[in-house]
Amino acid sequence: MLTIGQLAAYAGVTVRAVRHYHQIGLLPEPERDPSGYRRYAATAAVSLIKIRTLADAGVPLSQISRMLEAEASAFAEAIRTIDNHLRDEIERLETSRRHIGQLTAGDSLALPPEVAAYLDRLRSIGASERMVEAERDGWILVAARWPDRIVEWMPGKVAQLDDPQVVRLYRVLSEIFDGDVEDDPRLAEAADIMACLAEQAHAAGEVILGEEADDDLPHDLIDALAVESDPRVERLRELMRERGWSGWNRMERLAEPPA
Amino acid sequence: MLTIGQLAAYAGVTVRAVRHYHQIGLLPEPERDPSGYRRYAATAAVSLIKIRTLADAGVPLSQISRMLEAEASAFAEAIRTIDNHLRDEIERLETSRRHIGQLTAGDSLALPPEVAAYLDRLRSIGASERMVEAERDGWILVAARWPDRIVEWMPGKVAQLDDPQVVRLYRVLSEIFDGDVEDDPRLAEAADIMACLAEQAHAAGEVILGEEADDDLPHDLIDALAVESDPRVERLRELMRERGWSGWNRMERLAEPPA
DNA sequence: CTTGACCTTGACGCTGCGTCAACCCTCCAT
DNA sequence: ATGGAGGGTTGACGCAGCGTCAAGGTCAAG
Repeated sequence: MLTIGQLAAYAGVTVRAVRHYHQIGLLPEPERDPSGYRRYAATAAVSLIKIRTLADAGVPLSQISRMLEAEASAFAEAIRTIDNHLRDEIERLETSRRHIGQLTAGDSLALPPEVAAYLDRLRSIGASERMVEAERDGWILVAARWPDRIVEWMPGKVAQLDDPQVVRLYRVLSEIFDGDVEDDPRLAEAADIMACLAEQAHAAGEVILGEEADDDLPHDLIDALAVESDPRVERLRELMRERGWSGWNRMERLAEPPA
Repeated sequence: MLTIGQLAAYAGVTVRAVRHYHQIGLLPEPERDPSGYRRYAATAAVSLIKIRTLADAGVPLSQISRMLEAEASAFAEAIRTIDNHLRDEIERLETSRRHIGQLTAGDSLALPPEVAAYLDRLRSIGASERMVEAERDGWILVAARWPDRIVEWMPGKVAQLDDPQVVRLYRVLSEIFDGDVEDDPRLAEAADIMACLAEQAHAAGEVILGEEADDDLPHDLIDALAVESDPRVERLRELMRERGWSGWNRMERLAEPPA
């Protein structure tokens, strides 16, 4: 006959845990000896260890009690579910490990090389330093949130720069934002190009839009970053609305052209 | 400028979590707009994602705030510590996975093959079915608690059965417990053999005793199991005490022989 | 003007115990 | 027999990290 302390030691748990399991009805209360002490048979150790094995696997105690009352087939099924959870959890921790590694790699200075290459490419087609910095800030945000998927996206972005229209757009925007003229006439040209690009994208990729709501977040994020208090940005949005498009990075056709 | 909901969505956390981080001072409160809404700059998303990355790695929030205030070197050091924790945690989950697998393999019927072989060996040297069952129950307990280490112990147990004295002991004990005589004279013979074995073990393995307190638990466990209300067991303990030994499975020499 | 989707603060709930407090039992050495 | 160490007993509060009402105020769209 075991005391609660011995039982706990054998099972490798604390006395408090055993009492807790009694309280919630997970482990049946044993007989008491004349002085009121709980007295356990050795089989209680097996039950207790079974409980701990499941609890260590991350199974909530409430579910453990249901499992112990279940039949063998249901129990085996539950075990399989738990095993899958464990597998997922291990995978989660492994990606988490990779992510914290990137965290130390220089706060936010060290962007993935793919992004750095993209920024270099931007510079080489004539984008201003200011423009490149703005892009970099945006990609830092994106890289922070989707460190794994960003690699998938860069090839597309780099490919876009083969389009002469896109190159022209970046140059015009660079000129606009490098000066300090608020109502630059080139804003209209930029808006024209953007509308044209939006038109093309709209015609080609209607299907692509239907992917996932998740995929829209990056664009919204860049949107929000861009609108950081510059009247020229506001003016550009206005010009786009005139041309029948709302949004900034991810355009949407407006219902009908404003009067 | 982002609302709290947008920020939360971008960072992949809940609104409640963001407010919680404000409450505990982990994330600085932003300016409010005229209506009292919190308004975030895009950089807040980076801070928030950094926090989540660490929190997902299992770092307590209180420690995260200290980390964010720390210098680069201390930060990098902390990251390394976290990485180690993650590695350990992954390993823990992997062993946990193995253990729950064993749980489903037939409750407690499927002992490790090494133990099954040992029990067969016991049977073949003439131990009674009842004796073998008692041993099996004991090893079920041990296997539940130390599923990995039990494999290390079995070879020693099997080797013991090569000792003719041990074989004799098992046979005598089998005879004693197979009948229902309470004061079997063969109890004395059993006690003699056990005392002799204890003497040998004491002489040979004094050093081994100094291993770890942890290693004593299995023996204590078997002890506790054995003393499950049989007067013959009590009698045997008494006879052993007379011969200067206490305990059952793991013997200790008493200070001086009782009068 | 309403409706629905946001935002605000405040407060309680949840898990799985750790950690007092205040007291009782048992055993061992003196 | 006596005292102290080292068990045991119940009861209660504390902790992290939010989830989840409650009871409102705000904003954009129809």
